[in-house]
Amino acid sequence: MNYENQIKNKGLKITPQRIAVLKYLDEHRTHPTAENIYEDLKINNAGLSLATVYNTLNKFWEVGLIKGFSGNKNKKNFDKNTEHHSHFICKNCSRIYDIFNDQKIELSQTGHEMESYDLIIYGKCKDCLIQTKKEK
Amino acid sequence: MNYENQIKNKGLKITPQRIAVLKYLDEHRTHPTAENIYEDLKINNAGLSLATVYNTLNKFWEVGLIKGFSGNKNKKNFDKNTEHHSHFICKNCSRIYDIFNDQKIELSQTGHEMESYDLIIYGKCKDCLIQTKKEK
DNA sequence: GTATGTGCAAAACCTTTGCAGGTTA
DNA sequence: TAACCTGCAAAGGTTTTGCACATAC
Repeated sequence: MNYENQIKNKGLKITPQRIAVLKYLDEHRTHPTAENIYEDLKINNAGLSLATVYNTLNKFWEVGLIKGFSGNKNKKNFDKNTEHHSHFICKNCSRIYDIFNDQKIELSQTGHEMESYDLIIYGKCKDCLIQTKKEK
Repeated sequence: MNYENQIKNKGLKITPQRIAVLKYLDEHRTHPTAENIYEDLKINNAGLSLATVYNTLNKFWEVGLIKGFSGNKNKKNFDKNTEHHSHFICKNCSRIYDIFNDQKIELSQTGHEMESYDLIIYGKCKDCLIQTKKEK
C-alpha cells in the first residue's frame, strides 16, 4: 500500500509533510528520533518544522501507523509498525537492532488484560563482540 | 543486607541522602519518579535537593542497585532492582504493576549477547476491567 | 588529605502548544 | 467552506551541570 493510502486509511489528511515522514520511517529502519527525521528531511523539504515532525509522529503513533519507544537516552525512537518485534540495544555502540522472535509474551494469572508490549533487550551486539575479541 | 552495605558493596560512598533514597525505593514499590522521591523525602531530610536525587538515582542505576525505565509519559520511573521482573502499565489508570513471570526471554541466533531486558506490557488492569464491567 | 558527594541555580534538552496563516477534502 | 494541518516562536517539563562547600574514607 502506498503512503497516501496508509495515511488516508487511518482517517488522517494527506499532506506532503506526512508522506515525507512516513516514507522516511519506511526507508530508514534505524529507529530514528524526531530530530533525526527533521534533520534529514529539512534538506529536501524546505520549510518543514520540527514541531510538525513531532505532531506527525504523535498522530501516527496514536493511530498505530508507527510505534515509539524509549531507548537509550531521554529521547524517543520511532519505528514503522511491524507487529511483534522487539529491540536490541547495544550498550557499547548504542545501535538499535530489530529482533524478530516468535517467542510469545504471556501475562499469566494476573487478571490484567494485555494489549501490547515493548521488549527491549540490552547487551553487547555482534559487531562489538567481534571488536572486543580482536583487541585481546 | 542493610542499606549501608548495599551501597558500600558497589564501591560508592555512604551518605545520608543515598541511604534515604535507597530505603525509600525499598519501601515504596510504586515505581516512583525522581520527583516523587524528592517530594516525599525533603520533608524529613531538610536540605535534600532534587539534583542529588537525580545524581543518586543515576549512580545507583549505573551500578545496578536500581533500575530505571520509561513508563507512560516522558518521566522515568525507578525501581529497586529485583532481577527478572517486568512491568504492566494500565492504559486506563496509569498504574504500574510488577509482573513476576518465570518466562525466559531469549535472544535466538542473533549473535548478540543479552545482559538484561526491559519488558513493559500495556493493557487494562484488573481493577479497571472490573470497573468497566460494572458500568455496563 | 584526597577523592567524592551535595546543593543551588542556571543551563540544556526534549517535547508540546497557541495562534495566524495555509491546505485538504 | 469547514475542518484540519503547518510553522514559528514561546512555553513547559524533565534532567544535567558547574562550582563552591561539605563529607566520607
